[in-house]
Amino acid sequence: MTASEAAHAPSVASLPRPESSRTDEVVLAVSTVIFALRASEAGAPATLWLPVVRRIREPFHGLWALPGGPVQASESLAESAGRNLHETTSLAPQYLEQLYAFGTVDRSPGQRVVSIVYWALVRPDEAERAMEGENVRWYPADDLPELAFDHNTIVEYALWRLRTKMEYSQIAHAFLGERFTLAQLREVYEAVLRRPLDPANFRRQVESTKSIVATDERLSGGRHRPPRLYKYNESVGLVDNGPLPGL
Amino acid sequence: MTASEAAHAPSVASLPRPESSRTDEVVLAVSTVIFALRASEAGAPATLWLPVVRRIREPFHGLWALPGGPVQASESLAESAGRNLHETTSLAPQYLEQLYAFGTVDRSPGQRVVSIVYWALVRPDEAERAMEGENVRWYPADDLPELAFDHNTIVEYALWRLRTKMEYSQIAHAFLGERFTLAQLREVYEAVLRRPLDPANFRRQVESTKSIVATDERLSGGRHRPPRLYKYNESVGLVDNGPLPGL
DNA sequence: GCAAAAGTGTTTCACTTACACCCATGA
DNA sequence: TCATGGGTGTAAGTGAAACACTTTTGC
Repeated sequence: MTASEAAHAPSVASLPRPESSRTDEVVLAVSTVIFALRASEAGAPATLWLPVVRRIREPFHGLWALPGGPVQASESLAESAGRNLHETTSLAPQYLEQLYAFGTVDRSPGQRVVSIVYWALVRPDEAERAMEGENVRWYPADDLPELAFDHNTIVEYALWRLRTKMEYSQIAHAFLGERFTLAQLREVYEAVLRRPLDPANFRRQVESTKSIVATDERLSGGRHRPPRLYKYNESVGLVDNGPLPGL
Repeated sequence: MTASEAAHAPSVASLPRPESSRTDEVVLAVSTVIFALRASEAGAPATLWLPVVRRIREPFHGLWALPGGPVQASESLAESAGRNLHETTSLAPQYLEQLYAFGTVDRSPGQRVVSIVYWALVRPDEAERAMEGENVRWYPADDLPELAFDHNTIVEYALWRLRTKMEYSQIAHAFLGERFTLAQLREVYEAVLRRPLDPANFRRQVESTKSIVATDERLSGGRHRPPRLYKYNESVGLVDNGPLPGL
């Protein structure tokens, strides 16, 4: 499957459906909102970007849409989301969580589609590897073009969830690599929450969660005092998703 | 449709599906976890109860299950949940919200079923009207029998969500009628959170949210000083579900 | 009057916020 | 040595928790 074929939802012809003429047919699809942090040029604060894929058939032919596609009987919903986003963007997300099931009757012209949407966070080195081409393009999360279906609404909701979750969980780590400085971690928070944070208080807050562990190493090469490198404390989870084991 | 026929998920024969022999077939269903508060006898604290319906076919024939059924092409997911729970329990919930989409491959023997689960809160007077019979029965939420499919897990997750949401939203009001005393509201919190709350501090906390409005009336007939009756302040929503308009 | 819940006042404590200040390094 | 971000210290402010105390009713 090519990237653009995966542009999800009502890919009417994507499967042979002898019964597709029936009026009570409900199609089930999985889509994913993928977030990555991109450093703006010239020392400006980093911002959130996300990849969209071009639709190559009706409805909304030519428009950009979230990557996605039909669920296969042999894969779970999360597996479907993971497979699909890898096929379309060649990304392997650091974090993947179910967002919401969208199922109003009119969200896809001519066909009834229920989309179970996931959201994912990828690290910058992963995002580098993402292929960008004719059929895949990255946009700033809060400056998107018109997307197919209700995908603009979906991205808004995903952004709200990301920002909300940022305040009470440790998902920010999913944007970073193995080792990072506190300034880098703070930049992630500032980029997502869109407000400056006091470095001194930020340090104490994240240290109090025990979610990071100091290493012996320091990051040299900067213009000033070399900051200590930290790593994520594996023993504390990124989020508390309650009694559900995986996602 | 009768109550038991609605006992959701793999009701294999519930729709004529000429293609049901295909191996890539994925069935979409909607189920609902319905919570109501029941006063225990003898002044003991109230507890959470929920209705389950008996399955009348395989798999899990005879076991109790969450009310649910297939999604119709003409109704949204929330409408499907509302219709279904009304058909099976004759309840009209005060609050209805999507919980999660469950879609592991092995959750239903022999068939691939994806269940989008909602959770609902009903008021005590509503719960009275609920029919209880051969095929519908109420159980304490934390003392359930073995349920069909992964429904025990689903209830656990719904309970977690209810308790979590109780701490930062105003959903407790959905358990009460039009007018209520602060003691009644506090009893709801204590029942759901399973811990006693200081009446004085509780009063100040809920008053500070502006979610209630004092009325002139008082509740007489009690053994002691008659407490003031309050009503819910419509201008503040029960929860903040972000940019999504309805649910 | 007495018991008990309704309702008010007050102290304490933990935690956030703001910001002053010292430290260590590259240029 | 100086500019700058790394890192520590500390005082003010905010809000939750604990609990003493007053009020109002039924019996």
